[in-house]
Amino acid sequence: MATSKPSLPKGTRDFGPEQSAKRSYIIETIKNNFIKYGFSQIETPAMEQLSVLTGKYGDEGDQLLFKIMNSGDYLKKSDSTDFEKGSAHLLPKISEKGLKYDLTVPFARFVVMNQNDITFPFKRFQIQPVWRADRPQKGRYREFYQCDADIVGTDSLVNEAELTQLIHDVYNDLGYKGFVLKINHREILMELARYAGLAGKEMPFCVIIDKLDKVGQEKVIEELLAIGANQEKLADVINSFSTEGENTLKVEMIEKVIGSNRGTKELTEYFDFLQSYGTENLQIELDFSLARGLSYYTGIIFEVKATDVQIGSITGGGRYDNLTGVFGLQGTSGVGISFGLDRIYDVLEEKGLFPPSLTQSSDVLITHFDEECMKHGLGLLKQLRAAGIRAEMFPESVKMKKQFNYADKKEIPYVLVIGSEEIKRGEYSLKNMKDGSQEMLSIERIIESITDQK
RNA sequence: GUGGUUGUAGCUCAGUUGGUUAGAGCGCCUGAUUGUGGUUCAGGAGGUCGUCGGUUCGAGACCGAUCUUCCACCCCA
Repeated sequence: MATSKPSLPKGTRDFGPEQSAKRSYIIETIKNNFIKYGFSQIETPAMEQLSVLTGKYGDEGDQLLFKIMNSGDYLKKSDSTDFEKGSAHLLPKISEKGLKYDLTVPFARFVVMNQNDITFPFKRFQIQPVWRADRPQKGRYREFYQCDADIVGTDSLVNEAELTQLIHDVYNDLGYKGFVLKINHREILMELARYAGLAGKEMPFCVIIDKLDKVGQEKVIEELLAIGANQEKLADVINSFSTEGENTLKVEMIEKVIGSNRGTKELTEYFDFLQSYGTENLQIELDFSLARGLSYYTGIIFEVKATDVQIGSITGGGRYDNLTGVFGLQGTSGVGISFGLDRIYDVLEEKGLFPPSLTQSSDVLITHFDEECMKHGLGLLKQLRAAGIRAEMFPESVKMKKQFNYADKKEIPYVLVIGSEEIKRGEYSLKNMKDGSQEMLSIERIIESITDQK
């Protein structure tokens, strides 16, 4: 077989020991909080039936799905006429599976398939990779991890309040403060669209509105007029976006424009729950222009944006009233959030917020001069590990310099040296790699010494 | 998916209008130091110039395709 330069598929990455340790740190932080709030972990396959995935994320989303070709002779279900009719006709004949695009839709499938075993309300969390055939950029990968927590089987807005608190706990634990948590209600967007004379065009309205902070007011107004918005009414809508002040006041303001509705009622109730938490330090910004893309959201929606790093949204979520409906289970409402592990990593890295020395290394390295000393070392390894000390031995009797160099590179704080003299005395040289000091100690004293320093 | 951008040693990068044998710093290896790393000194290894094709007497440089990187759309974690 001809040799070739190895390479990775576009938008995928390897993670070395240091990166993996940092990723684990974020995952553990999020996971601990999920557990603290009463969520239970589940996992679903990397691949789903294409029929489960397609049509759930809009036309754009379908385009971004990674399809898996059928196994074996993948052309056997198709003929040349399928090929001539184009890719849309050919696709279902050669591909029946796809890589999952997010964790919410597979979760909805899970709920429907396991509805008889699940006790509602069901609180689950899930930390797994997802795949999107997007053009990669900074903070945008084709394979990335989502950390989701959802509650299904309850309409209570207490859940929204809980998730809000959870978001703050996670970022507090990670030591990141440069974020803003924005919220809105899908129903308010719908009402605003109708008010502006865009009944039936609510979704295009959302897409345009969502770009407000990016392209500016004038461009948004221009685009909305182009799809048929009423100029005067639109001015009221745009003005409502720039309302300043307390979130509860903003709700009152918007009610003056579009009247009381499900959105304003729910937001009022939600803010009331937050108040009852007794914590006043939550930074939440009600932003009527926040739209969020995923088409299945119907109630309150969340988005966490990094303000001091150019990376966009690092956490998103919201309520979906009827997600399981498409799989035949009606009337099951859910609300959830999704933390973007890879983007959070990029933020913590850029802001220098990772704790020092996350990489796991041994506490002590055993070095030796020859085969006999090495064998002797195996017994010591066992004793060290039994005492809870992370210990490893250099596996070859090479020059001391090389063995010490290894300890230095791996930042192992202690080196234990075994020579014939040491074996005779039953004491070993223990060198502290940080200050360079060294003394002869029995294995018991060595264990004490290292344990004290840990 | 549309438009642009990037690729030279393990890493960060030089490389003149196309012209002999493609360089530097850091890292790596060896020795000074045959029982000791991180400092110092001396020496050494390492490159199909992303890949394939084309133009040319001659290509790292020019042209085309392709892969990859980053960016703007689109969309999103």
